[in-house]
Formats: sequence, structure tokens, C-alpha cells
Amino acid sequence: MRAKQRDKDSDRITIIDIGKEAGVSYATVSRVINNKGNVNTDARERVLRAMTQLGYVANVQARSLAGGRSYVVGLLVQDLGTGYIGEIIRGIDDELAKAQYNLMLFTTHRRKVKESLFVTNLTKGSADGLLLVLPRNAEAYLESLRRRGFPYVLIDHQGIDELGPSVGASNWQGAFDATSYLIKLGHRRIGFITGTLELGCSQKRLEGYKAALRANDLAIDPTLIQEGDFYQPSGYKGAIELLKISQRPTAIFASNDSMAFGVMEAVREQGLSIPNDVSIIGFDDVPQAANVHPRLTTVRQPLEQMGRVATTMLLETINNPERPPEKLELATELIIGGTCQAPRSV
Amino acid sequence: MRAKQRDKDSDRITIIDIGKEAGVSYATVSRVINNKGNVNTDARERVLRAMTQLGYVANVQARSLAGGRSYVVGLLVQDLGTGYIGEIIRGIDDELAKAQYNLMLFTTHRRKVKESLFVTNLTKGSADGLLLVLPRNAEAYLESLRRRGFPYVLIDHQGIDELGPSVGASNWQGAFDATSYLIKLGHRRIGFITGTLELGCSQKRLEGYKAALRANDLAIDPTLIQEGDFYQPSGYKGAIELLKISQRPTAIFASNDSMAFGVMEAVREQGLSIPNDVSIIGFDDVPQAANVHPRLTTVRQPLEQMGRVATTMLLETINNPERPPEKLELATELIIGGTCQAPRSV
DNA sequence: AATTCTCGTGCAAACGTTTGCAGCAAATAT
DNA sequence: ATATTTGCTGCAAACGTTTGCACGAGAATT
Repeated sequence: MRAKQRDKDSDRITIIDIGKEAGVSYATVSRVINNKGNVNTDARERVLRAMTQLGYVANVQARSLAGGRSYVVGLLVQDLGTGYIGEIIRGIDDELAKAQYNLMLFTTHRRKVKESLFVTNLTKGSADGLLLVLPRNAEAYLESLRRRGFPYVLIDHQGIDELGPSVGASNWQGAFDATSYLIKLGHRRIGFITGTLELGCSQKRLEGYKAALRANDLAIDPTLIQEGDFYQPSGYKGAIELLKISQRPTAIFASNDSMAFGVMEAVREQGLSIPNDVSIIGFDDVPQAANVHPRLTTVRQPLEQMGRVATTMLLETINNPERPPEKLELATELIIGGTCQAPRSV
Repeated sequence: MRAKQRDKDSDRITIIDIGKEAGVSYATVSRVINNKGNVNTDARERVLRAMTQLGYVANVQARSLAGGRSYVVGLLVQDLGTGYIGEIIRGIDDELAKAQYNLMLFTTHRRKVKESLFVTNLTKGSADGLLLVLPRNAEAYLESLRRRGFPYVLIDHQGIDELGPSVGASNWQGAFDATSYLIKLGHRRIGFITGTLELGCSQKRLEGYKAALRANDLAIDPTLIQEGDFYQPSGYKGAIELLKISQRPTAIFASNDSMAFGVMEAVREQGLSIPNDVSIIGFDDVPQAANVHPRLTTVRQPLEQMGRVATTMLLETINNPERPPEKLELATELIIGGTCQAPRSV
């Protein structure tokens, strides 16, 4: 007996229908669809024709229940507010579409409990793999994923020694380059606003900044370093503090673009001009960075590319579970906009 | 024979295991889970205990295959770049989590073909319902959804006469209020930057603006109306044009916040001060509107609330398909920030 | 000419649920 | 005391796939 009365005209076509139409068994249809086993060229063609003719759409539930794929990957992010995630998702999305995969989105809103909960649910059947952007509670479940051989890829998660596959960007080098650029322009007092320091990428950026100063025999002045949290208000606040200093910095390097926008606000509000009075540099190159005036000078993280590469890696792992985990660090690039110039006083 | 060798320690617990543990048949377990039919209180308790003890997680595929729910709703959006969508998703997400539902995300990147494709795929089994944010190609599939009785809710889609359920905001009233506010402050020449005019909400906002002018016996000057597309650069460009006018407007009303940010940029770049020289007002009240300085005066759309309400409506329709479609228009609210004041010359 | 191999195909089991139906015991009505 | 209802439970079918196994026919080997 049917468990549920199917809507009259939800014209569900199954492989059985296709089989009948093509004059083969449904098993053969399945073989054609999955390119498994040998199928007579003639029969294969009849099947394919029947499929397009009847408008066959596979039932994902049945498929994955029977041991096939669910053709879903889960994506775990903190929130969607900033352009940062949007760019990454663009890459993921695009790459998934190519492989006919679907995306299940989970936003944790930075609540750690949610994170673990999602992961267990997802990995028990709903998804074929998992993408984790900047996870905060990774230790809680990564071990279990690894043990069970469940495919996953970390995005932008430098930090805790990690055995699994991951994709990131050259945070240290990017910060080093940006700082070096400011020094080369003639800046000597360069303010720095950090990101959330519990994240690996924030640490790396701070280290890159310091390393560049040292490489140029400049002192590291702690009063020039403000702690931020990657959100715009903390950039604003940090800049206000930095501009209060008697011998105020001639340049400010914010650990991401959102905070750099906050810095721009603060500088202008103080009646100072960008870049005449203060040079500003950001990190990420989110789309909005190209929309402000003057265009923000920033360290481009290939965000879309990161999403893309991570997805490719994940899909490859799904297709070949034996694939050894790979750790990729994509290169950042200094994008010269209009927010930096040589300091006046030089 | 097993179709697929299950990973050794992917300790999958089924209702059969629960049944054994609790000393009842698996059918009874199912009844407990779904709260269907009568189950002895004692047995029910044993089952529940066994479930928590063994850590049961339902297999969604099997469940929906057997005619139950998939506990997934699909969400169709254009892109994730702006805070606008992020806010809506926050509401959706939250409401879904409460009902133990999952979110499948589809970004169309404004390509209409993708839109229809997603919809057919989703509705053939993967999802229990569909949320559509600002769809562009709705005519192509809405009719079919309605006919098949597939639950869906439109978000922020005013426009084409629509029989189905939808949630929007009072675009006309919001624009009317904002314009009236500027007029009350003493502004007589008020620039307006439209959104994408093919969208219903853009039309309504434009009409609201015009209506407010008329209500105050002010002429509608077409040179004061610039066409935009909801993205920041178009706000910048529109403002540049408006500021060129010999008798330039003393206030500019942008049809959304992104464009208002562009306007702020343009105004400052021209060496003008906000709000001394030019008052600015936006629409949406995205989080960033509170982060710029001075805080943007804007018309708040209850975005999160819209997502929340739409989700509630969708879930109700899923639970009770007979539920008559409802059309909701949530009230907007004028948020007074620091970007408006009385014009100097008055 | 008899044997083995390969290729193509169909049968049927399995995946983990939901739910109609039947059965049985206890409670109620006659 | 018998008949009927009611409450609870189990059985088994169905959902739409994937895939191991078996079988038959022709090709290749001996």
C-alpha cells in the first residue's frame, strides 16, 4: 500500500518508466545513469532518449538511501553579513553547480553548540561532504569525521595543527607585503588593527606586520597596535584611538576591509583627508572595497578562488576517499587603490 | 545484499535497534517519533529512553522516501553580497532551526534559467517547501507550483498580481514617510535614486516619493530622479549627477542603503558635508547603516522579521496544505540617524 | 567440437522509513 | 454471558534507487 497519496499530477517518472519506454530493465537504466557496468550502445541510446523524452529527474532520497550519493554538501559558516562569506560562497556555489551538487547552508551565528549539532546531523546521511569556513569549535568533531572517513575541507582555518585538508591564503605574506609597501612609501609610524586574535589568520597578519617592521629596522610600538574583531565598528574605534596619539600614525593597516571602512569613516570624521593625511590599507578585497572612493588599497584574498578550490578538493575526496589530504595556501596580492600615498612630512 | 559497505564505525542506529532496545516493534518506534496513533505511555517512555541512550538520528532520506517529510526547505536568492539578504536569512534560519528544519540554498546570480531549473529539481522530492526572495522569473514556475499544491512563500515580491502567499514591506508608505520627513525639515529640492525598476518594490518606493511631493504641493522634477540598480556604484553615480545640477538638491533619498553609501561617498568627495550641505536618507536599514558615521537615516525594513514571518507561513502551509494563502505587508519605520538636517538656506 | 571467457542483461535484495490493515486483549455495552 | 467497541501493537508493503549474482549468448580458446 502506498504510504502517501501522491499528488495526482506530480508526474513522477521513475527508472521503471524509463525502462519500459526503452525496452530494458530498470537495472540497466540505473547502469546507464551511473555509467557503471557494460551497457550495449544501442540500449544506452534508447535509455537516454527515453530519459529526455519523459523528463526524468532522479529521486535523490532513494538514490542516497540505496547507497549512492546524496549530491549535497554541507556548508558551515558563522554569518552572512559581510561580503567576505558571500565571495567564498560564490566560488563554492559555482563549482558545485558544475558537478550537479546542491548546497545545504548552516549558519552558526558563532554559537559553538550549534556547530557540533549540525555536523553530526549532516554527516549522518544528509550530505556527502562538508565545507567548514572559519570553524570555531572544530576540535569537537574533526577527530570523529576523520575517523569515520567523512570528507571535509577547512576554509581559511590556519591554526591548530591540522591533519585534514584545508585551503587558506598567505596571511603572513600579505600583511608583510602591505606593511612593506607603506614603509617604501615613506611611512614610519604605521598603525595596525588586528582581527579576532583567537583565529589563526589574525595572528598571521599581525606577525606579518611586525616582521615587515623588523625587516626595515623600525621599532614595534605597542601603542600603534589596536585590537579589533573584524567588524566595522571596531575599525572605527581603533582608528579613533590611533588618531588620538600625539605623534599620530601616518598610515593605518586594518586586518580586514570591513574594519578599513570603519577607519575611513573615522579619519574623515576627524576632518582629515584620505590619503593626504592618513594612508589606509585593508585586507580581503571584498567587492565593496572597489566601490568606495577612493578605491581601497588592500591585500586581495582570492576568496572566490578559495571557495572554488576547496570545493574541488572536497569533490575529489568524495570521489576518491583514498586521496591524501592536501593543504593549500593561495597567494594574496596587493591591490593598489587610492587610499595610500607618501606621508606629507617626508 | 548490502548495496554499499557501511563504514565500520559509522554507528548508524535505526528504529529497529531502538525497537529491540525498548522491546517493541519498529513500527511503534515510528509512531512515537511522529506522534501518530496511540502508544502506551509506558512503551513510549521506553522508546524515548532508548532513543536518547543510543543516540538515534533519523535518516532523512528514508523518511522522505517513505512519504514523510524531508525537513528541508529550499531558499532561492540572487546573491549574498549585500547585507540585505543576510538579514533575511538570519530570520529564516532561526525560525527553521526551531522547527528542526534545514536550509538548502540556491543562488541564481540573477540568471533566470538557473531559477527554473532549481525549482523543478527541488520540488521533485528534495524539499518540503520553497522560499523565494525577489524572484525574477517567477511566472515560469509559480503556476506549476500552485497547481501541484507545492508550498511556497514569496519574499519582498510585490508586483505581478499574485495568488500565492507572500511577505513584503510597506514600500510605498516607507518612501512616503521618508520624503515627508525631508520636506518637514524644510527641503524643497529632493533628489531620488531608484532601484531596479523591473522590481515591484522599486516602483512602490518611487511612487511613495512622488506622492509625498504632491501631497506638499511640490513639483515633481524629473531631473531630480536618477535611475539606480540597488548597488553602491549606481548610488555614487546618481549622486554625482544630482550634485552637478545648477540648483542642486539639498537632500538625496536613495532607494536602498547600499546606494545611500554610494551617495555619502560622492557627497564627501565633492568636499561637501553630511548633513550640513546635503541630507541623505536610505532604505532597508542594513546593519552597516548603523556603522557609518554619522549613522544613516533610513527606512527600516524589518528584514529579519520578514524572513521569520515568511518561514512561519511556509511551515504552517506545509503542516496544513489547505491553509489559504496569505499576503502580508509588514510596516516600515523611519530610523532617524545623523545624515539629515534642515537645509542651510532656509 | 567442446570448453572457457566475456559481455550484456535481468532478478531481487537492501537502504530506513511511514502507514494501512489485521489481530488481540481489555473494556464497555447489550 | 455474549457481542461490540476501543486501545495498542505488529506485520508487511511501499517509496525509488544501487548493485551483487546468475544466466544466456556469442566469441575466443583449446
